[in-house]
Amino acid sequence: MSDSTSAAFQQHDHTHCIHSAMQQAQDLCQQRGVRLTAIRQRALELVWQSHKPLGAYDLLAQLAQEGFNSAPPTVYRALDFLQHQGLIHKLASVNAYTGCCNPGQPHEGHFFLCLGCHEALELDTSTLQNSLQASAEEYGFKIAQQTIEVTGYCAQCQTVDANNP
Amino acid sequence: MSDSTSAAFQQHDHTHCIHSAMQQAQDLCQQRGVRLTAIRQRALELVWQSHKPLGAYDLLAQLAQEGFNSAPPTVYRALDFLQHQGLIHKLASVNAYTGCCNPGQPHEGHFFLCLGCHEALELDTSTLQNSLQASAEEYGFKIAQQTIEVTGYCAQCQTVDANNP
DNA sequence: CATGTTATGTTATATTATAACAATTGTCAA
DNA sequence: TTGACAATTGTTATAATATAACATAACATG
Repeated sequence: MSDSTSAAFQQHDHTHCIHSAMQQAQDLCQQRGVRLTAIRQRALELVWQSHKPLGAYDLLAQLAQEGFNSAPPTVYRALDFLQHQGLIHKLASVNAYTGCCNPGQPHEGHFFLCLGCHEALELDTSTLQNSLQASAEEYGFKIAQQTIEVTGYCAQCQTVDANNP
Repeated sequence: MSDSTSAAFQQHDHTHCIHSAMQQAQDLCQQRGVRLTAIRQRALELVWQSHKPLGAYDLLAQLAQEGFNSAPPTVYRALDFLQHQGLIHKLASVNAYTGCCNPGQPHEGHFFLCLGCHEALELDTSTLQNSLQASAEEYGFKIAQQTIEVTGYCAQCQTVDANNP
């Protein structure tokens, strides 16, 4: 797993996350023969600004500030493209988007979402995957897509909350 | 687990699901000293019409047909109440609501959602719960709420799809 | 029955997302 | 290099989901 995955809830050099994500995105798009156009690239960078999931209209506002065309369809198209390429995940429970930490190998996003700092931690939990798969087989269910979003409080925010009750 | 839980993807007497759900709802509300008013009761019945999650505005339309006041706030208030009482779950990935199969004991909803018949199967998977809990502890994360919605195809729809490709 | 609380009614609006069609840009073979 | 097709972006409008804010009504209880 990439460094950025385990970093979300911790102090870390986030410029490294961004740089690494953009580099991977460029490589993957080139390999696949798809175009990481200016607006798609900038959208991805903005989603990667932090580990806090970004809403479509927040993204729109930021793109607008930078002079990009930013009507809703523009933004949703960029987000769709990035999702299809596995570069970002949509978090349905909060209607927001977050950078994928491991776009190289296709996978489903499993997340812890902190209610304090609003950061998203992408898990890489084969045990969770296995549990789900076992349940699916029990029911003869064929899994297509997974939405696994668990809210709560990260270690840091539990401490903060204890101090500011 | 109640009968209705395992029944979702199977032929079953659905009137039994509905009747059982309404009875439990009445009992629980009485125990808790909260009021299952006419509109809340009818909203719950309508959500329980089938195992297909129901959208807020679909519910609104049905309530309107029956002469209930049905401006959006009315419907969302009823849904909020039912959620707080654990009588229904919201499925964030499809913006719809489904009856809870086991409202007696508070729990998080874990669902398989069939892309063919659109039914929702509520799981009762302690193994999944345990996997999540283990991950959470690893990161020092304190779980508050879970959104676990896995789409795919139920056994029946896999067969149907094979016949109608 | 007066009073506070809970629930509902009502109007307006916020937030999230897509449809439909036009214009532009990129690609690649002839 | 140009013409034609495909992919991308622009533009306008609107759909779908959800909440804010305040008024009225129903209920519970001293």
